[in-house]
Amino acid sequence: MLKGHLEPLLLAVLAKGPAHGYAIIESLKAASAGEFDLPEGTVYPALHRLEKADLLVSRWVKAEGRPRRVYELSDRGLRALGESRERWSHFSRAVTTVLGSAG
Amino acid sequence: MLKGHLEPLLLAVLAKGPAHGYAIIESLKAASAGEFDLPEGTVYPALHRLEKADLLVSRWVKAEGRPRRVYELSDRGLRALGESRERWSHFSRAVTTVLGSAG
DNA sequence: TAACATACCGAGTAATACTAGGTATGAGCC
DNA sequence: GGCTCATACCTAGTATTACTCGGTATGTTA
Repeated sequence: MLKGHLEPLLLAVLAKGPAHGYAIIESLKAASAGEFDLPEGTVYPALHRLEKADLLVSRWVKAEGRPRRVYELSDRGLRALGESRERWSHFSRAVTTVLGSAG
Repeated sequence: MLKGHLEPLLLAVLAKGPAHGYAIIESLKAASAGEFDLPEGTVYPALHRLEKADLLVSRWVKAEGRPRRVYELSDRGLRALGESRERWSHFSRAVTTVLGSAG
């Protein structure tokens, strides 16, 4: 469960360049060493949400047979990614501190 | 939003010793340098869930006027905390890697 | 021709943090 | 005496959101 962290991850993948949904899934899986192998039913609705929020823009591309919907970061999306990185940094540091390990 | 991470944090606080709900809130706030200042409506139901799952046990204590419900880690709770630390370690490493920062 | 990887989508479900409200005691102040 | 505040507990309802499940379609390969 990635509750609350899925969308930043998608933005981060798209920061490396435009991609379509299926490729994003593969890319995220590779970038996380297999940790995040997300079902399509998770990713596609999330992309739609992000586009509705103007963090992504999409266009249909007809290449090699099947039509693909290619997503790209908007300016707002890039800014949102920066803020997400900030928030993640604070959040993860805090969780790590509280969880500790020496008990 | 702590979605999915609240319960490990509560277990971690209680790993330092038994405490009642209100004190747990204060303790978590202090341990996280103010990052996690949770409303009671978040913490009390979570404690109830954890007790129902046998990760905590509670007893009522009548001290200094108002009755308090003091929670303590069970053996299962201690084990669950260990597993949560493992999972957090993997998860946070993966998120950090994907988010990167060099874009 | 069957299976599989690729590629998209939506409806419904489940988990869960949070909002908003309620109850009650004791201390300090005017 | 009455007011506010911190302490201390609780529940019902809401909103978010990741996920499950099912559906559609194409090109390749066995």
